[in-house]
Amino acid sequence: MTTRTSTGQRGDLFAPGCPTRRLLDRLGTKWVSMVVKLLAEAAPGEVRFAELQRRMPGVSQKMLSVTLRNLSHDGLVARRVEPTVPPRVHYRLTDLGLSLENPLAALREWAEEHMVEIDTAAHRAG
Amino acid sequence: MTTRTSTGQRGDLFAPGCPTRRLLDRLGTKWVSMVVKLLAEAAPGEVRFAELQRRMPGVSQKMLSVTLRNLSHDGLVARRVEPTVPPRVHYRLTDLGLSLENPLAALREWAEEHMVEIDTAAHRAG
DNA sequence: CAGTATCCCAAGGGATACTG
DNA sequence: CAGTATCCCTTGGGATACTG
Repeated sequence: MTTRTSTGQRGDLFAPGCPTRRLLDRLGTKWVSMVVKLLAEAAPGEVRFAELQRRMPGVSQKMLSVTLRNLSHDGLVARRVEPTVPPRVHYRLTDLGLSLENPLAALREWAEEHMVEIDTAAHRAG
Repeated sequence: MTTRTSTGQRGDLFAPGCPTRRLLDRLGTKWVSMVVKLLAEAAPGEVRFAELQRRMPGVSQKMLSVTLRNLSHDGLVARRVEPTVPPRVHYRLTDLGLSLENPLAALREWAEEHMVEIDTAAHRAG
């Protein structure tokens, strides 16, 4: 399993440090996949906060802010503040973020191809 | 974005039906990636409930049960009950589940290669 | 404009006990 | 053995209001 990990060392309890699980934890939060996709489409260009919000119907200011902050914190997204008043903040994927786009796109394609089958199965089961 | 969806139709509020988001919702729950990986490694063979639990340190009976039930419900996992007493229940990935293994493995590889960089970035940021 | 702060609710998930 | 049922706590995330 290659459970070499930096934070959650096996031993204390069990292994919360499986990289895949940790990655999916991050990607699994509600707005991440959408933000990453929008930024990936714009890459290597940037997208402003307001533009992201406009293109993500239903997202609150708080959650968009939190999502972007987390992604920045993880080094997947870069923030650039234009020192005007009112300020404009631009976001883009870092190289690390871009490198994630590939496997993520594969997952997206799978989802778009097969979610119908999942829905069908789920519907049959009730 | 190909927002054609069966359940969450755009119109009422916004679009909660993005396939990728829905897929990540499912994969993002705590034990899914681990179960899928174990079943994928055993494919096309089966794995018993107790064996899964033994190989997933920390999982509770409840959560393993819930996880497997959800995956069955979605048509990713098949359940086979051996009519003995006490009963033995065997799980395996369906064809649909197996087809997910590919993109998921790509994501796993990315995670194992790059989680260190994420940790580094997160650590630098505090 | 791009946030942060506060409040609050619903869902995820752990512990424990019980059953076919 | 392989579950289900109950209880309870923690987290994700929405609504609203305020600030540099």
